[in-house]
Amino acid sequence: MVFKALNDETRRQILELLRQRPMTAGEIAEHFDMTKPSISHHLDLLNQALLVEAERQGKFILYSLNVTVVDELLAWLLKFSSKNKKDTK
Amino acid sequence: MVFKALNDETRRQILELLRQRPMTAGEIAEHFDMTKPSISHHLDLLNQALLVEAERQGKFILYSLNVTVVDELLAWLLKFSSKNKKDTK
DNA sequence: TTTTTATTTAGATGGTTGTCTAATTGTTTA
DNA sequence: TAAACAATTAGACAACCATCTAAATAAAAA
Repeated sequence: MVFKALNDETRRQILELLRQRPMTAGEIAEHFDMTKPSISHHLDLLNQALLVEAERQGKFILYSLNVTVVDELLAWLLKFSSKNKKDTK
Repeated sequence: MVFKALNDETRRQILELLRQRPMTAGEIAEHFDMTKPSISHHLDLLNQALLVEAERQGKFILYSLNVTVVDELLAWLLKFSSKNKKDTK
């Protein structure tokens, strides 16, 4: 699920945006040359992958980054990394 | 390209296999309930993403892991990680 | 309560992906 | 050189994906 979510340039850019601060769906959509339903769909996929969290605040829905899944992915990737050599002695 | 390559369970399992040692295409294919052309296709995608390298050895083609792209991906992911907080003070 | 604003959901469409079978390429062995 | 072996390439097809427009939901404002 997280790999699927990351396999799209728009979604990766959304994550970069949210790295700065939480934003509403509309605010996020302003950064892209794409309709709001499309952005909404991307946010849904990011949410399903637990990479972002959504919280309704009155009329708006505020999206923010959730780093716990990133940490899990990092742990998986470290298995393949050159920085994981146990036999460096 | 690397995200696309990682967005498939079979390809991720191939990487896990190659983590142990380099293997020939046929040897890799034996681990999966799938035709050899399909595995060949997955190896091609992994190769395009520079996650594996291919070297012909006579009748066989030996595949091995290439960790440099993994390191680049790790660096990108670290931006989002909780292990990257600069303001821990 | 009616209207406006913010966002999502539904449905359609063109493009991409994973898998298969059949054919092809490259190498070794007889 | 012909036959056998290892692997890839080509072509087809169903399933999935990103995007769009139109409609629906939810909350606030008038």
